[in-house]
Amino acid sequence: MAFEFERLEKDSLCAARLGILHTAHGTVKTPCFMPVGTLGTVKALSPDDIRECGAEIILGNTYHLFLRPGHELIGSFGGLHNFMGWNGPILTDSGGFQVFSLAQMCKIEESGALFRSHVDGTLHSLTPELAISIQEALGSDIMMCLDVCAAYPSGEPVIKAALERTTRWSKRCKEARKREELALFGIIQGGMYPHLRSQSAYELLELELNGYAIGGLSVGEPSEMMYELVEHIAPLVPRHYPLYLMGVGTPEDIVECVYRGVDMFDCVMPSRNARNGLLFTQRGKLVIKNARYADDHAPIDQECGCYTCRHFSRAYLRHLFQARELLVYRLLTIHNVFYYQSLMSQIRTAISDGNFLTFRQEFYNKRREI
RNA sequence: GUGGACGUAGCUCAAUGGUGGAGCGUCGGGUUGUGGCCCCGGAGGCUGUGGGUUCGAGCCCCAUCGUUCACC
Repeated sequence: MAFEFERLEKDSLCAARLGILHTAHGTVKTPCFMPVGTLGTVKALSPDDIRECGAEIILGNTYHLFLRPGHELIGSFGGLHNFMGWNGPILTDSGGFQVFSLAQMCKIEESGALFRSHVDGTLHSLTPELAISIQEALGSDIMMCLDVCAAYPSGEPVIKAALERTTRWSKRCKEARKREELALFGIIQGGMYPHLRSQSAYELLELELNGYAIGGLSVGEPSEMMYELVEHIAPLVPRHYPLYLMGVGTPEDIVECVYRGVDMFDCVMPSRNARNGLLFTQRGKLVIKNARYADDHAPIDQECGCYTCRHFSRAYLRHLFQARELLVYRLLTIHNVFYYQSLMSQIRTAISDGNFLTFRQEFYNKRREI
């Protein structure tokens, strides 16, 4: 089945909207949040856990899976879905950001990115063609074009060169693509310069890809700057394309960017913060390792319906965390991923009911009640 | 019983006779296209006890208590 983005409703007072992604492995209601499963696992969760948290699609990483265990191996298992036992949709990051952020040595040339593996130091060259070849071997439902992510802050010439190379690489990705049933998204670059973001969007739109992402944000810039850029970029992308904001973000970021027209998000925040003892609740953050919870009989969040909140006290979870018991990583991750999915569900309901602005206001009011 | 070694932060240990520190733990903060990692900060000490020498003692001397090893 070919990829399709079905548009449903749009809020009349802002850019927030509802949709459905149709992929080779099922459908995804948007706005959606994709838990990050870098190495073929959302850390600490089984596929059943992920599903029970409400997630419909997860993210995998080209860069990481290429280095370990290798895309040929995963391909021999029939792709990442079979390999990891997840039969829902998967989106894979292209590796551009990881090369930029993780690799010990990275040299970007026109042919591709030359880098040293952070695992064993071996030298690799990631070209646009290889990025597609890897993602097709993984059988990703939504593949991302290899992009060039410049550091923040960077000057205009550097950003312009990065976005123009991203355009050329995206063209090569499209030409290298063999499996048409797998969607291919382009990544809009351009740093913090609105006119360069416009240039990037126009160039990539000419390629008529299946969807578009905003890359190069949440790299250290202030939130307000990110919101302004999203507000600038979203209207540039015709609304029959799904719009994906990469690597974002906090619950506040998500509400603000849905408000500005974003359909898809991914972020390590719910899963990584869970492993570091930071939990999300409707009333704000809760640090389970704090001594104040040592004798607390209440669940993490009274209003949460996740498995963890239905069965365990803060005191027990804190004890497990202090003792570094393995179970705690699963229980806390379940809570945070459930929280994010619950947030997305509430957002969709609000848009469907035509009162997203009211929802947004209540979202902030609840946080002030603490 | 005799001889030796050692007593310093909650734990393991540093510190030429000259302002007592570190790691871990603990407490608090951070984490945005993932290394369960990591980073930042705080609290915590009459240096076993009592004397002595010295301008000055965690350090040198004596006694005492405790731990530990070796030998009767």
